Amino acid sequence: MSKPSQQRPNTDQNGVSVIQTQAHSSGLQQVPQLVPVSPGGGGKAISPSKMKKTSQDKDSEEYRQRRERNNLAVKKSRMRSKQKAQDTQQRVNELKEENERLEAKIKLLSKELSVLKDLFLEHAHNLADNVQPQGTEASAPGQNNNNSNNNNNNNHKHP
Amino acid sequence: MSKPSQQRPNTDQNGVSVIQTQAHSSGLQQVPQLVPVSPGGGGKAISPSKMKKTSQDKDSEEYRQRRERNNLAVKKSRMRSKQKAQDTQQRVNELKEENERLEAKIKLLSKELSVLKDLFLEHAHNLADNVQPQGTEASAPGQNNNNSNNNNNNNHKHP
DNA sequence: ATGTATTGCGCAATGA
DNA sequence: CTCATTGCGCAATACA
Repeated sequence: MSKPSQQRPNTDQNGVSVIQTQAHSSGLQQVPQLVPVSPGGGGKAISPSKMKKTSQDKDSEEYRQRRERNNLAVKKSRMRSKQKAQDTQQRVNELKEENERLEAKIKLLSKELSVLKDLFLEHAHNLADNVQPQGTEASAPGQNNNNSNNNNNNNHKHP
Repeated sequence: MSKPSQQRPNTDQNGVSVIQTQAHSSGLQQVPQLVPVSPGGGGKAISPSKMKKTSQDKDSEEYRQRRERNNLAVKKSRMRSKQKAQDTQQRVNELKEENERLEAKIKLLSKELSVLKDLFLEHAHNLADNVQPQGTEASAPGQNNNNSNNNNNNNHKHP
């Protein structure tokens, strides 16, 4: 359904200073002292006065909640993605197997076909020999309807 | 007014405030100012001696270098991973196609085979009729070898 | 305008 | 020790 859309928003142009509050396994935990990058894109120094907004930004229950939700979503998404990949891989294996089977079958059928054809030819020869040892091409006795398949069979079997 | 520590609901574990400056390709050069945030975070003062280690930890050219290397490696790895997944997907498609082809071939061969068989039977019948008008059922001259295919072909041709 | 889903990216732990 | 892989969180988008 969703094909990766290639909208490549280059996050390059804007030298946005992102402050990441991350306290991993390290017991470190610090409040992000926010770096006020003006949103408008204008590189202006930030006034140290209204930091409240900023601080509220991260502290806000709202924010925290949203983050958590997103983290959850991310986790889910990734799980699915991984699963999908796995499934795909498995599909490859199945298809491979199937392919082998089909090829084997083809081989078998081909063999059968060739045998039958040979038999057929042999018969024809026998008949010709019996009826007209010297005839080059004799019509078979009775109504010999000619089933003409355009089969170019070059099977030479010499028993 | 100050919000020193943040509460972490449950799945929380971070706290490192890292200021990230995306001043790579961009001509922007914002020195990645580490935000060491007041160490006092929760009142756990760390020995100044150890802190040095910490601060050096991040500041160290060594660290930064390692990080960058790792980031590169990560990027590479992910790229490869993605590529692999893509390849796998493509393989699925190819295999699918091949499968179809094989199946078509099988169908064709089967058909041919059935035609030949019919021809054979017909011949046998004709022979029987000519040679033994009263014969009930004569065994076919050919050796019907193993045919483990359950081909149910009921072709009745009556000209 | 709001909520989830994807995606790129960095960090850290771990594997080889 | 260096590089590769993996889980995780953040933020920007893409979708609905």
